Amino acid sequence: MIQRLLALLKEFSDNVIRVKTIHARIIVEGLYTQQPLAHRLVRIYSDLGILQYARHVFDKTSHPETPLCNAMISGYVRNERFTEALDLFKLMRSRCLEIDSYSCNFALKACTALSDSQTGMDIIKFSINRGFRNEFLGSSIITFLVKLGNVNEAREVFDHLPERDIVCWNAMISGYVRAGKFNEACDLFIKMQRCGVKPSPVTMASLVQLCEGFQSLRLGKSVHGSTFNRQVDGDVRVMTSLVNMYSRLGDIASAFQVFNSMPVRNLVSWNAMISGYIQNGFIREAFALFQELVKDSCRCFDSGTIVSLLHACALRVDLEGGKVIHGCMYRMGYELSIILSTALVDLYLKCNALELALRVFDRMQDRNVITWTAMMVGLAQNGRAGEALKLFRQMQEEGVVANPVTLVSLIHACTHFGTPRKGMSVHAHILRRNIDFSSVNVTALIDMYAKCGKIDYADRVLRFCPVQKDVILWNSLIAGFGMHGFGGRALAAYHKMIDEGIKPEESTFVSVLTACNHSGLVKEGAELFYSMETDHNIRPGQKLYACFVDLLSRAGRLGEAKDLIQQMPFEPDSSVFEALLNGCQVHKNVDLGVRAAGRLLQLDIANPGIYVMLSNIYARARKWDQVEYVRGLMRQRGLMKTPGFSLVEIGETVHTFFAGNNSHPNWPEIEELLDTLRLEVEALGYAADTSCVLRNVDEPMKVKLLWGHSERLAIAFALLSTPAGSSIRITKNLRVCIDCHNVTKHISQVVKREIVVRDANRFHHFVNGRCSCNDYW
DNA sequence: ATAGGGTTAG
Repeated sequence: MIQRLLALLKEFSDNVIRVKTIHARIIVEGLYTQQPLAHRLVRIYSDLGILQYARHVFDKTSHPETPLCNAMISGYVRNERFTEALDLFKLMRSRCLEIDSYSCNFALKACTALSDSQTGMDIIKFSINRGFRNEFLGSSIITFLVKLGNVNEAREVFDHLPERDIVCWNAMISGYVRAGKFNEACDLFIKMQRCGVKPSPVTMASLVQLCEGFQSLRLGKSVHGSTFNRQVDGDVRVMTSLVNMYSRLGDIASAFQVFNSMPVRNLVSWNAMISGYIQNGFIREAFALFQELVKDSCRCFDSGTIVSLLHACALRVDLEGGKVIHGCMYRMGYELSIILSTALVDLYLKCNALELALRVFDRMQDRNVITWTAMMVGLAQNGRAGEALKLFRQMQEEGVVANPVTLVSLIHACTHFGTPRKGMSVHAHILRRNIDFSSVNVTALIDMYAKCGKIDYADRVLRFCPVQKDVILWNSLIAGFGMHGFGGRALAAYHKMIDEGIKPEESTFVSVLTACNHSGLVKEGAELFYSMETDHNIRPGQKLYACFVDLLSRAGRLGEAKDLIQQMPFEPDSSVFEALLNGCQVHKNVDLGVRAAGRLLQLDIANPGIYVMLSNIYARARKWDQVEYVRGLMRQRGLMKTPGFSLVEIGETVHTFFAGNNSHPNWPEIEELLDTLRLEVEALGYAADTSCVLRNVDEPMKVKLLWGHSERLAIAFALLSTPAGSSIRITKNLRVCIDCHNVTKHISQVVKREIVVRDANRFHHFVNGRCSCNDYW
């Protein structure tokens, strides 16, 4: 009877309905106590992906023995249900069932997938104690250690293995490749051949990855060539790694060519091609390929497919698509996978669905550094940097160790505070923990200090960090100087960089030119612009032309700017015309301004900024009916001007002020203080410059409007709420007007305080009635 | 009664 049922199961193992019928007979006959039958069923159901049935059979068996438990564990692992696999393994131990090397092997695989180092190390110790030393476990241990980042320990294990077959060699070689130790990988490959072990297809796959590691398309192509005349030709694994190599090195056409010529494809190859498309920006092609994949119902998709699709939705900021995939994940039980839930959290964050992201994050049972980092970045980008830092503390309490990406993200989050205090504590953390300063870390620090108003700290970080200085690092310092109105120091830094033999990039010139711009260094900027092509062989692109047009037109050289645009070797984009339009606004050139605005509106009709600048130009020329006409157009097209506001942080709360808004609870005091200040600065010789009030009202009204600007309200409130002598920091979303700049300068003298105003463009730094940037406008 | 190497997250 049992033999007959077993034979039937074997024969119909891929037919769900027949299997269920046989299953029903087993129940009726009460044969679950016969473990070979239960074992077969568990195996079949998990191969079919119906894990709840497999588990049902398992639970109905009164005293499951080791083979049955092993089948169940391997079923879980093969279906990527790693947590459940480990739970079962723990159950075996607590019931004192015999644990063999097979159980250990699968449990270890689960630990590798979950990055569960503690359980994994326990299992390794356990299996050494029991004397399990076969090459199966050996290669799994190597893979596990590599995944945790302990390549050297893995090598130790490798060297002490009593038997080493080709799989062990492969595990070790690919381990070196994954750890970025490419030379070691090469050495080991040579040693393997010396030992008389012939490379297998998987060895070739690792070699292909090695070429990717060396970033060498040429090398990759020659390895590709060498796969034709071996027995590895057409191997799925080799060809899949070729697809990966080509798409990561940017040669998507070759990647597709390989994919297309594959005699056999599996899910991994489909996933590789889909994610290759996504990484190269071909999102539509990726989704088309996915549709082709699921069209054929026997080829279902797996977690790898879902990761790529989540990534694609994140790139497209496609919240609805993401929710559909989330539903799929839920049904397939994939929510338990760290990788998938992390990708999901990331997706929700990129779509600004903070609450959804937090809900997934809170529900996760296992979270690793990447999960925590993704969550912190998301919070910071949504303006909740304080919570991001709290999360950092919580992460450390849970014993998760920060990595370089975490630190960079954290430093980046601190730039959102506008004050360097929190950023300094992260800096201190790096110093305390003796973490290596990578140039990426240092760049983030420089950027943070510059954006938090401490340009001198940024300078000092660069000077005293023993780190290889690259272009990006210099760029951030140059940009920092520019932001603070120190055009001269930006230029000096640029020349120092050239002296140190670093090749500038286009972005370097953007930073230097912007710095010249903020300080009115027209001659120096022009020299640099023209030296780009002659001295450094860099052709200026859109961005640079925009910078240079900005520099010329802000200096009033509108004719030159116009000529430059006409001589451009390619069609100018909107940023170039925007720069010109802005110059026309400052220098009251109505004709050119109207023409620039016309070109801009052809390119982007829904940009409110263009309408605002155009109406400002008309207002400066006192053409009030035209002003009304432009404003009417805006209303008609449903466009809104971005309202200007200023922020000031007092203690833990941020106070927001809008122009002319008197709804703040402390309004009476603010108004009174502003009146006193006005008298005092006027005594120092300040006279209102009403040219920036672009409204058709009389002079006293213009002055009244100026004194209602949001930055003045914020400054007055800050003066009232902070101790005498302390410095004041204001952040404004738009640009500060010339009169506010001047009045703040005088205020800094009257109240004897340092005042730092950060606007959309740069920092205004006032102390003792002086400004650090020679008042260039 | 049975296994290991190639892909996918910040």
